[in-house]
Amino acid sequence: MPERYHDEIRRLPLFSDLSDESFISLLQGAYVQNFPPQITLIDEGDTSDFLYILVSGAVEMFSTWNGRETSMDTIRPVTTFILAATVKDAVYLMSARTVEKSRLILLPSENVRRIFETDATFAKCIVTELAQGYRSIVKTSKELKLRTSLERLANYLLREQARGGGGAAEFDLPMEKRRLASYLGMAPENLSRAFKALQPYGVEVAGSRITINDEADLRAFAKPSPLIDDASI
Amino acid sequence: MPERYHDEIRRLPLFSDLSDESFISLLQGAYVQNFPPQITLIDEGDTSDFLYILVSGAVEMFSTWNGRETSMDTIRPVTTFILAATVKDAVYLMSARTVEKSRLILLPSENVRRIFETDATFAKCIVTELAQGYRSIVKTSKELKLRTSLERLANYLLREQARGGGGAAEFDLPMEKRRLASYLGMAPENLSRAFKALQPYGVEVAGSRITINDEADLRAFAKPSPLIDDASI
DNA sequence: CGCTATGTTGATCCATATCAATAAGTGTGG
DNA sequence: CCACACTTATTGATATGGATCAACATAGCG
Repeated sequence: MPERYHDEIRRLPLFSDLSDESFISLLQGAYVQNFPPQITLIDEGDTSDFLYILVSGAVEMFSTWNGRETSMDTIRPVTTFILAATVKDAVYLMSARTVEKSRLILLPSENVRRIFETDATFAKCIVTELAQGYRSIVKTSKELKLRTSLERLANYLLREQARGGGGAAEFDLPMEKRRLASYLGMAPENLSRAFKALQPYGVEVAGSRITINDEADLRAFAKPSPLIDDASI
Repeated sequence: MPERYHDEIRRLPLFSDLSDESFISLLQGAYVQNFPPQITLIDEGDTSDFLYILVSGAVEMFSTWNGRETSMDTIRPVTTFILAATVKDAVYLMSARTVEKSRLILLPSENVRRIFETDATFAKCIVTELAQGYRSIVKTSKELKLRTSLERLANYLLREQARGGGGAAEFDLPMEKRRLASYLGMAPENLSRAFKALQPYGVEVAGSRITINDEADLRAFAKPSPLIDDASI
């Protein structure tokens, strides 16, 4: 694996506290690979052979059952994914595909489990990462069960405005609307109508460009809660 | 804390590999407490002061937003809960209440974090526990998004038959129907109707007593998948 | 420039929630 | 141990959120 990636991986919270020795050992047999869009990286049910690190591009986590499919999450650089399956040496519960041209690092799961066994620091970092992931999906579950699809969209827009839009009134949706619909648990047609239904609250849509004219008004409708919408807790 | 509980706690996967020294240290300031039914143990949003271990009884994890409430999980002995909040020293994302007379052990979160920092074995056990919890809620999320309420009920019955019923055709629901409805993400009235809708597949209901007359038939409808329904992976 | 996938809009259908009334449990105190 | 009160469960009627189907518009992309 090219040296130029070392620093980037090193900077991830999961690896930052690792000893040099463990870090080198972890990278044995790792490799970097580029993928075009729409390539399936992981099929749910397969055994966990690699821990993935997304270096550039975007990856969608999704699941299927009985001919239906739902988008579970969209991964942005630089992030690891499917850590839980790796440390448990269990099958993947979600599938993954690239949504755009992406560069990924593949760490042999075997390495991760070996270093995890021998390096206490690494174990602690994994705990932090897993706890974060756990709490993140708890919030998603709460949102799914407690909010209507319109409320989910309104809160999503507020979160995305803060996260990707830097708080500005205008920002771009970071994914296709059909995938956003699936992520929010609704049909694509419904998302179109939901956007219209938010017009009275000052939401304007032009393609993927969103304008929130009156954030206070939208917040009054969305009623965001830190215990669902705050990514940092 | 009475010595008689030591063995029971020790037997939990989370603590079984702990050194005696760490274990003693962990129990400093811990105490055992009995609670009547319907007592709120945890309010979501509060800071994590204790790691809870349920010794007997049952505890419901639930969440609220905007005047609505949903049941997230029901904890059965002997299990710890809210581990993620404890290790992250973060606020609780879910509330907890007893559903029946329950006995709990309260371990100061401070202890858990201290031992976690110093005892590599404990860190590894926490990883396993968190990874398990993470995968468990991923399955729940998949089920919520991919299945209708009738399908969720059918699969729930099959899981419960295997788990609590030991595979027998007859078994008792382990909770009130209103709570089951909330857990499955439906209104109580809908659960009643859903039970009726499963009659053609051989499901009989008498109070909390469930009889599955033709498991193959019910399975053909429910289409259980290990990637959603198998608790052991 | 035209093909194909995505997005929008309208019409309709279906699943599920809500409202209302009754029935059945469950627990409590006399 | 029974009677009352209160909660939970069921059933029916209705409303509604959201899905589906179909037609069309639009936008990417080769």
